Amino acid sequence: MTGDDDRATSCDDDRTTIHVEPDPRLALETVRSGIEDGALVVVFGRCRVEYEGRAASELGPGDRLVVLKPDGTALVHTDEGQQPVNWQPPGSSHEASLVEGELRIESRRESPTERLSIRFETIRQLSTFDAADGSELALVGTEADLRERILEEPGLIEEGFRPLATERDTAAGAVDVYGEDDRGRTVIVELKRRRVGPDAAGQLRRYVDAVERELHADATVRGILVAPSVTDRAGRLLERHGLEFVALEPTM
Amino acid sequence: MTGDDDRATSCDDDRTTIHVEPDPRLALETVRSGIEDGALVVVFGRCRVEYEGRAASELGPGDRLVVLKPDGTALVHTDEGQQPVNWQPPGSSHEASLVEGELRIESRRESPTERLSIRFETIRQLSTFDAADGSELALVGTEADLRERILEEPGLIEEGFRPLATERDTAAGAVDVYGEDDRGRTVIVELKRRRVGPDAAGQLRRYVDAVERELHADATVRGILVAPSVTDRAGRLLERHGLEFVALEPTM
DNA sequence: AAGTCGATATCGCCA
DNA sequence: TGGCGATGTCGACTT
Repeated sequence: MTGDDDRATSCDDDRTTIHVEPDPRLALETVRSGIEDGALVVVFGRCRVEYEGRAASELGPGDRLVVLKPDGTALVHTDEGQQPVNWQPPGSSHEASLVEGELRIESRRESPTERLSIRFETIRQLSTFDAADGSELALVGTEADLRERILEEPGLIEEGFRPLATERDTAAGAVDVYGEDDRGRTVIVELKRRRVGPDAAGQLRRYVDAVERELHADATVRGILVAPSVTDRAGRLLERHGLEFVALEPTM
Repeated sequence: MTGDDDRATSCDDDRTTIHVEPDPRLALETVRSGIEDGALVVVFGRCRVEYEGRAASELGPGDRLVVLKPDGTALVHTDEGQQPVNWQPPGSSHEASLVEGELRIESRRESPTERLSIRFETIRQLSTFDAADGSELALVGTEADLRERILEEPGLIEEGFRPLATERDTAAGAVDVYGEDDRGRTVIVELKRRRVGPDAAGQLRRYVDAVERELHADATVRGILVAPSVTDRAGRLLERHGLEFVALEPTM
């Protein structure tokens, strides 16, 4: 059973189950057991998919990879694209059944009510895995890293800038970095880890407006957008509203 | 070879290859062939992952499902979450190699330069699939559907509303629906398929500002946000800037 | 290639 | 649970 041309159809041990072209009855049993046991269930085959919930969709027949996770996630992947063509978020409940002799996998959740239904014409392969992942992702180069960089070296914003608070609350939301310049004027800093468009300029504008209303009307509030770069349109928006830009990247 | 307790280790036909706990050399050969042939490659095993590009990340050992797509997509899925813990977008180039006797899969792309490296301590299963998907997703309930609904029945916005253009260009971007009310005043409509926050109010505000500057200064420009509902803060933002809200949902 | 914005966005944090 | 904003957002469309 080790040759390249073998026609293996089944394998089952403590941690892994595999079936090649299983009949629907065996597939049903295996998927049900996998869901029950908290396994990662992976099915590849020709299927149709329906979704109804926040929106509604229909997907005709095609070969797809379906993944059911023990946390209630369901993914339907085609041979293209990073995003699944259909999915169900974590917290959903998966259920398998036979409909007209075909395997159907349904995943539901409430609030909002959503239903995903996958029906297999053919099953080329079905696997279940007992998966254990003890490691956490360590990511650098985020907006939080940019903030730390500025707090450690406030002069990167400008000579004499003094940070007073992070996530300072305003009527418009929490300001990334709140401080004052060398002349005692209030400074609102909005951080972006990458090149920004008009939305970020609008966000900074809302914060500055809110703080200006909050302080006495004659106070000068400066708004500084800190990002690697800005688009033309965002730059004009900043200029129009008296906001400033400082080019800076997150450390990595 | 059909019993549940069989110990199959290999299967290979025209459209599918499967190996259970393959040795690294066989795994290398299979992954390389799969990439070369434009197959969907699926690996489950204990691995470590490194990423460097727009940001940088490290992920320690754990059981994960790795998917390589023929369009250059790479996905690393843990047993939790809808999103992959690491990934590479479509257009990347996958490459397999042996490093210190272990299978390593690397995926790279340029512009921006990004590199994803996956190294397997153990491989529990390795499959390649010849996948064909002829169907397109048909989705309803999007913002485009909401726009169609309004164009067919403009009175949903208000009595006497007349749409004149969609995606009308302004200095601030394209307005969803541009029209006028029963008194001939310009109306800017911004559509959202779901409950909106401050960002959408800011977006509408930018469009109205731009059109007011574009038209003669004394022209009255109304801004209407159309969505199922608004948050408190967004509602206050609309009110403060003289913008209006109409509750409406996309059809499904 | 870059800009802009939608998305069944998802995710994490915090009230 | 809802609000809010970040994301290695992705993806589609336009310039």
